Amino acid sequence: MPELPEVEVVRAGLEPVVAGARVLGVEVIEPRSLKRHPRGVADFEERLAGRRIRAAVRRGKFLWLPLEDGPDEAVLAHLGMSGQLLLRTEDAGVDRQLRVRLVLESPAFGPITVAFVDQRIFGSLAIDPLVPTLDGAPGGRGDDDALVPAQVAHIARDPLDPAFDEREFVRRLRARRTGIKRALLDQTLISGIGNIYADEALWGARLHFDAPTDRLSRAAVLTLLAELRLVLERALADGGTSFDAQYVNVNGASGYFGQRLSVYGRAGKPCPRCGAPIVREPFMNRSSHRCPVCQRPPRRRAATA
DNA sequence: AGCGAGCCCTGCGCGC
DNA sequence: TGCGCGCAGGGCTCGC
Repeated sequence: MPELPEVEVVRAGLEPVVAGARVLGVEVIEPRSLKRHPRGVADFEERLAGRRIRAAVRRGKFLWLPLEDGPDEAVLAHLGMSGQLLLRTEDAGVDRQLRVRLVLESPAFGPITVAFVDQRIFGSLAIDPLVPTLDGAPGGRGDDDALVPAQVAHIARDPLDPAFDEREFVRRLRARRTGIKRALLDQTLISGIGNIYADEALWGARLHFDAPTDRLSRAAVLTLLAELRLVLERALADGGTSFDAQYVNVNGASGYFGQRLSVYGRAGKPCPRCGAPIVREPFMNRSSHRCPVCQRPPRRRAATA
């Protein structure tokens, strides 16, 4: 479900509450929600109890809470398709799909619970060791330390990260021999982008999802990058995209960017630019949405002789 | 290197 | 009203 803007909304909501908070208790209701923590439920609970949380950090769609009072490690969270992190005061009703609960004592907010709620259980929590970043820059947004969880080390920086290396991105993208949308969804090349924002940015840049990466000009890649940043920033300013109660911020509130989408989920409706009906097409076991006029299919590559 | 398929899951809305 | 089907914001692994 959540892509960069939605995860950032969650990070920003957690930050003031969890920074400096002490973990008083941990309850794992659904062990499958720890699939990123291979050492098991008991290890997760013991490792966390009594620790102090320093910050809330995000890179791409990954979120983590660095821990003090012990080894360099962090609570790692990936929300998958349907995960939520919700702040709950006291036990005001148990959330329906509550999987894991962290009970905290927050310096700013007093006793508070972070509830990991996840319908499909594609998301996961873990305690993961922190390792140095390769470029020496901060691991992600929300912390100055040049550390990332080991499971995030292979994830590229996202386009809103000040340390995102534009030249290197352009070079690596153009060295690929694949379709542009496939490349945008590859979190080891650029992170934070999922099905919604890939479709939106490609529409903004007038590119077809199958446009070959090795035939894009540098200028075209920079235009696409600008569109990506624009759509991610706008969505973030709107509190993210919600189609239903599945994506919400830490207080359970929906975002409003869904009302501003140009192509995603708008099959049959007019392209905001030219009025042609948006089409939905199967793509990688999912769907792609595009304007058939503004985003023409690429010319087929000439057969190599 | 890149790609398709399959896997991990639950629940909603739709058509019959 | 009930049932089956298709669909959903992701990521990882495997075999070709």
